Amino acid sequence: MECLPHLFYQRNNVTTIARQLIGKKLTTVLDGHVTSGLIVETEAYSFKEKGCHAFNNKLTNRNKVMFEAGGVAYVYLCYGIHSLLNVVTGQQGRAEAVLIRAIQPLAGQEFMLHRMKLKKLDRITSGPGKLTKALGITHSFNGSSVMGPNLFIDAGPNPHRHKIIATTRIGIDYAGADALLPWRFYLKDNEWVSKW
DNA sequence: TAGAGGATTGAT
DNA sequence: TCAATCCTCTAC
Repeated sequence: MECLPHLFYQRNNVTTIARQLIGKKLTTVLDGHVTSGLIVETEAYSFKEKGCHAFNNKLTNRNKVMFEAGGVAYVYLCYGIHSLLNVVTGQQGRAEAVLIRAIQPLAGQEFMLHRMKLKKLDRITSGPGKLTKALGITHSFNGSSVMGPNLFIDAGPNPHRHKIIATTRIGIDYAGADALLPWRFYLKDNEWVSKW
C-alpha cells in the first residue's frame, strides 16, 4: 500500500484534510514490529483559532514543527503524561495540523497489548493518548515524516463510503467561541471513537 | 526563575 | 470527581 503523497498534506485546508484522513490507515514500524490502525477520529487545528497552540501565528519552541510544510508529525506531551500525535498540514509557514484522536486496530494487536501492558483489546486505541502508546509513538517522532520509514499513512481498506460526523472538539473550553467550531470528525457508529 | 495550567486517562 | 505528572509558557 502506498503512502499518501506530500500533496495530500500540503493543501491549505486543514478541515478538509482532517475529514479525508478518516478511514485512512496509520502504521508504525519500530524494531521490526508493525502496528497499524484505521483512523476513525480526528480534529483540525489552525493558527486562525484559539484552540490551536499556534494561535495568531505565535511561534514557540514547542509548536515550531507546526510551521513546517505539511507531511510531518507534531508530537507533544499533554498533562505531563500523554504523547499526542498530530499531522502537520498546509504549506510552510502556515501553522495547521490534524490531531489523530482514535484508531481501530488493524495489525499488530498482540504487540499493542504488550505495549499497553493489557490483555484485552477492548478500546485500547480509543483516545489520543492511548493510540500513541499502542503504536509506540513518543516525542522522538516530533518533526519526523508521516511518509515513512517509521511512521506512515496510506489509503487503507475500503476507501469509499464512510459516514463521517462533524462536531465540536474536545477539551478546549478555554478557546471560547472557537471551541464551538465543528472541527472534530469521526466515523459514524464506530465503536473505537473516543467519545460520542 | 517561579508558578500556573494543559488538545488525557483511569480510578474512586 | 479527582489525581497523576512534567513540560511549556508567562510574568516578574
